[in-house]
Amino acid sequence: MQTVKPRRRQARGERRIAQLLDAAADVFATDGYTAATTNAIAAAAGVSPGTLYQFFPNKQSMAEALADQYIAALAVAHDQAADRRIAGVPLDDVINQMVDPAIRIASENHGFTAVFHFSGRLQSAVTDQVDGLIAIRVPELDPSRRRLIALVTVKIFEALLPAVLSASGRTRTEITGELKRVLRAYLLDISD
Amino acid sequence: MQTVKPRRRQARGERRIAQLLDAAADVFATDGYTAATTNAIAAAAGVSPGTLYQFFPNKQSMAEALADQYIAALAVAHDQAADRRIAGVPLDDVINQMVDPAIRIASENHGFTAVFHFSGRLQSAVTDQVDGLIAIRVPELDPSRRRLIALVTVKIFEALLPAVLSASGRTRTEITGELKRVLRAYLLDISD
Amino acid sequence: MQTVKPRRRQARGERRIAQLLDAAADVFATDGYTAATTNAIAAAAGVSPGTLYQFFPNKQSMAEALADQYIAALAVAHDQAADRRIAGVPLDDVINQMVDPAIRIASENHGFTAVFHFSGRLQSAVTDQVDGLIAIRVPELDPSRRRLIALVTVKIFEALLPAVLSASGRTRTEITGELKRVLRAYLLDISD
Amino acid sequence: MQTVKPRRRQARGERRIAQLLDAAADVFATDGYTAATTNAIAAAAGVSPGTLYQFFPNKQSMAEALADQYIAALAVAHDQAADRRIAGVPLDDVINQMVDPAIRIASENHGFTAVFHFSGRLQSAVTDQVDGLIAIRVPELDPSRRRLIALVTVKIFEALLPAVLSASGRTRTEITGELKRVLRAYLLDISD
DNA sequence: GATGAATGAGAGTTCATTCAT
DNA sequence: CATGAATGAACTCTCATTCAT
Repeated sequence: MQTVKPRRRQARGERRIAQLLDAAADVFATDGYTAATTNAIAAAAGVSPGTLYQFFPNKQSMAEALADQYIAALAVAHDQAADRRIAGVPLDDVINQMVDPAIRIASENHGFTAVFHFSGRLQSAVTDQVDGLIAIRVPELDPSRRRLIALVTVKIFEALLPAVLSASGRTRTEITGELKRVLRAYLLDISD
Repeated sequence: MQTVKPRRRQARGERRIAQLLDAAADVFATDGYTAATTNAIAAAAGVSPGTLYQFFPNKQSMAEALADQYIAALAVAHDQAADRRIAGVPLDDVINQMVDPAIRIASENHGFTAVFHFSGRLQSAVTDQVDGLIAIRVPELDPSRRRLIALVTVKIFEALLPAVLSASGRTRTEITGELKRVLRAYLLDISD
Repeated sequence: MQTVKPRRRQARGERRIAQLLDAAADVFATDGYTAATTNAIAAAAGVSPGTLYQFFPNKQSMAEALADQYIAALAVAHDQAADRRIAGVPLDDVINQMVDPAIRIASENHGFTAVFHFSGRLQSAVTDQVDGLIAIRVPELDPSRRRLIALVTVKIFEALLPAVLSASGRTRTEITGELKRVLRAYLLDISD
Repeated sequence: MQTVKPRRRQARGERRIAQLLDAAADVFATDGYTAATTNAIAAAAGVSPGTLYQFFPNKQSMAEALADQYIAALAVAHDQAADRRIAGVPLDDVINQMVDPAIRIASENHGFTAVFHFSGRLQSAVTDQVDGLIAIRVPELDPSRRRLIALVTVKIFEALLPAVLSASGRTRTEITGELKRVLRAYLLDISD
């Protein structure tokens, strides 16, 4: 009985948090992280600035919360493709299974690009995934070299993502294709 | 000869402009373009804010002036390697002749990375150079596809440049090597 | 009754607005509209610049808010004299009933003169009142000519008001008398 | 022989002064006295700010120099009409001979209106002229009352001048007519 | 929890005026 | 005389954050 109230409170709080993060993602996407203002985010969420600070201690923390959301979404996608992550799968398939969900998640979450630039956590998470995949495919690779390759791979993805997202239709397909071509060429080169 | 007198006046101004641009490059490098403030630039140059505005109408114009400097420096480097830009040269040499001077110029000019992100002019200039080189090596390529490839190449360079510059010694060599590997693999892939 | 709570929040804000407008009127009166600075107004109101901008987007909007106050005060005075605004009243009485309240309001509101110069709204409101009065007294007058006469009347008032306000005692009475003399002579001239 | 050089210098200096005052009048007319900047005036005159300050110690002094020009021009016009300034002349003629040249001079000198507001000297000079005329026509008038009437007359002129100048063709004639009507009615009233 | 008022340092920019050349 | 570089205080306006209610 007494647990009902707390639950409601938590529920309301979580709704608020979701609402604020959605607003933050929109504003980050529109103005960029730096130019985004907490007042604008609060306004976009339809609450007062004070309310925002009841849930987030500062702007940075909102970006990090979004980063966590994106990390979780990527993990889900990654796990769904887990069964094909074994050694024998063609590289093209692996790339598709990494790039396509990532692009989809970035498309569906307006703030993704903006947050990616500022969240070391998100970058690390993605890099870890890539690193793991390379480890499976090229087990003999030196771990530190592998890390470097993973980093480079992620940087390339980060660099081309905005172009992909701002395009649509045929153009988007083209640019996505180019991104995959780069990655395949690079990663094939390593395996040799 | 008669121009000496008028020039003396400009000389001070031109020294100031150089001084201000140096300061701007430093501040851009340290704080990033967005966070850089005109007051900080003026202070770094040892002049008052008003002096800055006698030569530059705003921050953006300073970035563009730096971009022009970098474009000029790149053009010089490019021209010096002109004799080897002919068709038969190995791809590795071409990449070396593009990447090494670019990294050198970026090393010598602190503001390069920061300006690169915000100056369409600088990005276009580099893209044009790359586009031209591809045209020589793979003349049968469709021009619009060639432009896309050039753009991707430049984005990759842009994405990895900060990592190169923030490293030194062996690590820098390693990362530079990785950058070249990516480009070689990608560009070889096209020629097929 | 239920509106009490929400109002309490606005109450502070509305007090601040009144306080800021009072301060603005003082500063406008002292320095003139153009020379008045928002920082000076904020300081005069005992608040920080940021607070001012929470309620007014700029200096102009403060002048307009004051203009609205003055328009309202003039309307009240005008309405109180409404019963004597009928056709048969002597011109002298009409002039007294226009000029005296206007001077009183201008005396009681330090910013009046300064705002009058810059607020088309305030000028229009006063001109409309005068226009209406002339319409009652000289109905056969062409409306566009009537408007012109009203405009001239208001400009004369505006031109002599500062002299009236900066005087006091006997001198003020004298200058006020001169203002009324001008208007009476001019408006009598028209009726002919 | 030695006087040639100084003369040349003076001549050049006076040309500069005229050039600067013309520029100042233009800028005052366009932007108003307060908003006018000395840099803008110097630029409009085609000289450097330093040169401006070689001839005028500050902005105010330029307004005063212009005021002197206008006073001189008004004096010439006044003197030309001197023969009709005697007692018997109809009031309408006197008003015409005051108003018409003043409007002509204001038309021909863009800065007139702007300077009029800020130059006590110019206002006094005009007031003196009017005062003198009234003295001739109504010699029995108490001097201090006469001064007041002259002041009021000049304020009315000042108040309606911008409307006259910003109009043209028929409209200008109309407004000018209204100005004269006001003055005639007022001044006739006094003579009674 | 929620509100919105309040802060105040600091951003970009301007300008009358001075001074070295 | 002329130049134009230099000044620096002052201006308008912003925003992350705090706090009374």
